[in-house]
Amino acid sequence: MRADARRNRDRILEAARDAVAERGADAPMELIARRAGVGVGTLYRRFPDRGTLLAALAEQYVHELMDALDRAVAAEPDAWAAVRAFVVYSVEKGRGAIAAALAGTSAPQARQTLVQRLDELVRQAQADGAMRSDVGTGDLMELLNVFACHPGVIPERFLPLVLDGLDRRQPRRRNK
Amino acid sequence: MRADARRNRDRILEAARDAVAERGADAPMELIARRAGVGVGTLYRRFPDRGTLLAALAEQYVHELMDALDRAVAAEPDAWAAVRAFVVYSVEKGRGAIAAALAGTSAPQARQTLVQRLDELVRQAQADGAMRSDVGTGDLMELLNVFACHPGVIPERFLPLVLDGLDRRQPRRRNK
DNA sequence: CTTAAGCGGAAGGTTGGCTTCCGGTTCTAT
DNA sequence: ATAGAACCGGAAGCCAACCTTCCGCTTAAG
Repeated sequence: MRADARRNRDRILEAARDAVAERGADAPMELIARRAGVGVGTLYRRFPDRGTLLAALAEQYVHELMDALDRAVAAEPDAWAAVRAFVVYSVEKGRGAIAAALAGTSAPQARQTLVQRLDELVRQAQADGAMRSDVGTGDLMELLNVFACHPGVIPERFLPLVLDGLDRRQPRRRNK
Repeated sequence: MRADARRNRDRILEAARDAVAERGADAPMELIARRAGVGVGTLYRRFPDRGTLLAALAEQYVHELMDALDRAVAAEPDAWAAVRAFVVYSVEKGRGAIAAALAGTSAPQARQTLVQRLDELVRQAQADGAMRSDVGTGDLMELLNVFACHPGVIPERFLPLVLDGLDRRQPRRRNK
């Protein structure tokens, strides 16, 4: 693969990430190309169809999250603290609707590994009594998607709130 | 206004609500018409353009929320309980992306009244020490939008969690 | 029974995005 | 340095989806 070709490939992926973040999974191919500083032709040569492009994006995204998880675990001795750190990072990193847009397409095996590892951590945090136990790993992933879909005010205002909601203490029935 | 005309108008509004909920603010006019069991012509005669239709929808929606608020206040003596009840109702009622889709279009004065009344309630709940005070009414409305955008698993799983997060006790810094 | 209000949906027009294709350009191996 | 394979850009053609208008037929209502 020629050097310029590789460079373009990377640029395209980056541009696609931004575009998908802002405009959803069906962001115009031409927009992606222009942002990458590349012609549509180039885009199509590298990724024959939108599906291929999205799949590449998904794989990259999952890998990034995986790295983030590793880092969080390394940095935080406490399981619950690691979960928090991972969620915070993911929300900041997961620009726009990427996660949601890719939820279906997402590379199955990589994603599964990610979920599996996160699950261990969550169970640990719950076993420690630090995290409420009526919310599972699947819920957590879902939560990340929601945040990813609402960039801007939502994450900054509500992330702490939700994290507090996830914290310790069993849920108590309040009404009735 | 002829009886059949009125009936059709109502049906259209209902169909539009569903369609917008599922497909967003730019749901095809023809889809709306067909669901209402009506020809496109009828739809256009009643609502000359999409904007008019959306405005009508928004107004109706805001009125519903206002009623809900009144009911919540009447039923619950405690301010914080009323806020909770209102939020729960809104999330259940606010099908799909209606709220978000209409956020911009929304009838200004009615919306303002709604926000104003909710604000009183929120302040009361906060003054009672029952609701955390670093989240305002605006945030609450935003929250409703987010929930409205993610029908299905999100509301049911996360609403209690978020409500717990809103509850009492000042936020405490946890990390660092 | 009359008639004005109302109705349906085909048709025409517009927009916006997808893909292909090919003449020109740039790497890179020798 | 240079040949030639790989690569590039973007104009052009195609298509699908949607909007909106229009008019002959239907029906409520007095």
